[in-house]
Amino acid sequence: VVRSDLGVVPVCAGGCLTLAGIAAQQGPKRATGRRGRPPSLTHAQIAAAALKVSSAPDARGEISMRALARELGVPVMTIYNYVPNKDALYALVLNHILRPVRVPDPEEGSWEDRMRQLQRAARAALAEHGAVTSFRRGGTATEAMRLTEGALSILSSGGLDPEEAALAFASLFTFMLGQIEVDAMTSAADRDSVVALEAGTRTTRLSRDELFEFGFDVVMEGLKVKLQRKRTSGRRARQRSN
Amino acid sequence: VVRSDLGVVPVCAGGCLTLAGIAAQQGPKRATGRRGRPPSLTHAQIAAAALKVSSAPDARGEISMRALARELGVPVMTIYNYVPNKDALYALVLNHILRPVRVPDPEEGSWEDRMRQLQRAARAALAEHGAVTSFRRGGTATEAMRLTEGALSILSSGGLDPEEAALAFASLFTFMLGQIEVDAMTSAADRDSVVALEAGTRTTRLSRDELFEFGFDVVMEGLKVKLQRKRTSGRRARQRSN
DNA sequence: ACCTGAACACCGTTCAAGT
DNA sequence: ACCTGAACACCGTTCAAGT
Repeated sequence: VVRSDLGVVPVCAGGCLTLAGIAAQQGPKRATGRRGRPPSLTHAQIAAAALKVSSAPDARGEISMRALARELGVPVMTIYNYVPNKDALYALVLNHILRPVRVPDPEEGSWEDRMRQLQRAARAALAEHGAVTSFRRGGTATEAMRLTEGALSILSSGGLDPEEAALAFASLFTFMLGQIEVDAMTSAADRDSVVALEAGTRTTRLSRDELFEFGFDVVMEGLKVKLQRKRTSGRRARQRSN
Repeated sequence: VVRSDLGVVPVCAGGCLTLAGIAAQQGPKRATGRRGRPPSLTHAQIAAAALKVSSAPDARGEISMRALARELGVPVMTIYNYVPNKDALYALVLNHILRPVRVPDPEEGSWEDRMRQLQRAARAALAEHGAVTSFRRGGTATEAMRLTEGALSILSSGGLDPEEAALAFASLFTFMLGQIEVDAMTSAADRDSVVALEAGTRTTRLSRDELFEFGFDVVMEGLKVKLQRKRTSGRRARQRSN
């Protein structure tokens, strides 16, 4: 496992936290308490029900506490025993979606390949649940942090210094965010194609997946060019100062 | 003015429309009617009030009909004389924001420069009003369509064929969408920096603006590489078939 | 400890009635 | 033609009371 001691503090989904200071903290947190009535719901149950609610035809990817309670067959206020408010509910859902996404190990290919695998897996996990809007509201989900750290360690293993890694991560992250938005927009409209071409007689369509693969290549190739340029200009500056 | 006869049908903010089939249709549409009580509100007034409401500390960039009515000093139902529902309100606001954004003329620089100007202006206009969430709900705003057409004509004037232009547009659009999301996330949190680096002793910060400029370069350079590669592989394929 | 009914302060939108 | 009050079916969350 690559150690990530970049010390980079990325803002990934709204919070500003040092990566070091993040504890696991998942599941009902009174697991050690052992006293009182045992919980009747699991986080997994809640997340599954929430995803079902959010994908209802007229929900627009949103989750209402009351609809969630209905789905769970439980009074509304019961949910507040598991989650302090709606933002935390969105974070719970986001964590549930992202938990199965694996960060590839170093022996699984070049750093470019591993980065592509990671991004592809993360996007697939999010896109599977269509129009979930959990990102702006989800706050700083711990699973998102885990993937961020994974991405940074991949970039680090590719020989990027902390500043380069931060630039690269930010660009990849921004593109990913846009892709997720595109996914949500097109899945909300029940279409698969992002762009349709009508050149002369034939019509070509670009699907969301094709856009993702192409776009990932674009960002990756662009990064190589920009970082290469940054390095040579840095070297030149150093030569001048000698 | 460059004519855009690409025939490309981009999906820009949720709708799937042929660009040709879009009429201007703005302002109160009964401008020719002349009978009955004259309207007491203008679209500009409504948009301005909506933006004020959306930037209230606890609004999270959202607009409520009732808060908007309060701001306008008018009963709630009056708004429905100007807008059929909330989605249309968001579209009205989005149009208001995007209307001042100019598509650069061909003599204003290389196509790369003009594309950067266009993207920069669009992002600035959107970022100015911080956390407006109008994109997923705004549907197909006509001003967004105008800018899309402008972007396509710039790409076309750069010598890109329709398929290339569609790929390029989709990549640029996706990145822009992500950037807007980043802007909204960071402005909601009242921070300016997207990434903070703590390498050894000194801390470097990457602002949203810096991320935008860097990211635009990345996508642009990556596009050049990818399109170049596509062309040579296409030529090779043609040579093989001869 | 975990559960939950009632209540409060909100929503968007329909519908019928006003001028 | 434009305006609007009342009503309907929703929200998230607090608070006090249950076991």
